[in-house]
Amino acid sequence: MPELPEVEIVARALQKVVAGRRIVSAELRRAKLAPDSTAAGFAARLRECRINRVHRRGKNILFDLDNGRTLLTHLRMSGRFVLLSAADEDPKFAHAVFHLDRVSRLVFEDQRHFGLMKVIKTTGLARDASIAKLAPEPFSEEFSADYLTKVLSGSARSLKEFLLDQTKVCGLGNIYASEAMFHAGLSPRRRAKNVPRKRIEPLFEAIRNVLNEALAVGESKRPDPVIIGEGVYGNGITADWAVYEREGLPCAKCGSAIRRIRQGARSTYYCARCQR
DNA sequence: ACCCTCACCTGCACGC
DNA sequence: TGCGTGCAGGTGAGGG
Repeated sequence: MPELPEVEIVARALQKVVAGRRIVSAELRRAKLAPDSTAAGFAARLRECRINRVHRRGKNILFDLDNGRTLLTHLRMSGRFVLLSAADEDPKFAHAVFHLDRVSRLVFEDQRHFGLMKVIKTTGLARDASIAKLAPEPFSEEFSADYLTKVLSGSARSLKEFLLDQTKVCGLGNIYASEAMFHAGLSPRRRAKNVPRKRIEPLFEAIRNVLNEALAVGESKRPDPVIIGEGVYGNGITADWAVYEREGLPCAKCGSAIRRIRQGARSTYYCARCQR
């Protein structure tokens, strides 16, 4: 379920709690979680190593290990990491288990089975298919109004679908795409290439603002995020959205009813009066 | 190169 | 109570 802010919060929590610790052994319990590995290969490449650092690229969470490899993970819709003590039972959908030093284990659970993992060489990380094609990070210098102008101009898709394309803009998902368009006053139905030049700067600002605000909310809710037995969460940033899941409710700016439409088989929420 | 639809799963809220 | 339907914060594969 997570978008960039949620993934960032999880990566920060994991960095705090598992960076520096050893993976004694790893179990791949659902083969399709890591389709490029066998269970034996997964275990072999992750046993007896130290986690140097946990970080994020797009919506991927990366565990850099001291054996020259990186564990690349994606939570997709329902993936979560949970840190458990020896006495805790595994959750129902425990698809990978990392036994750490100091008697605890990090469990990847995923009700919907969409999550993905793979183990790659750290030196090849930037060239890995799932990383290489991602758009620049939204808070990097490379991501700018000029960059947005360039990529918008090449796309005939709706602005909403464009914003969900991680190769154009990375980090937005279904919630923050709707929210950003609302704050920019842009209609989700407008073609990306038809966003007027003057309105690109406000869109750029809105993208950064919605992500920043969600990050701030996430951080404030989880100041000391990880307690053994209580878990490391993947979701739970619930803010007061301006439009998301507000179909039929009044727009905060003009009072007219928020609409829900389907775009690319997903819901988009918007104010038809404020967003043109 | 782009664009569209479908597929991958379980579970929950809803209406009959 | 059960059963069908639609929906859920993501993305890749495979078609045109």
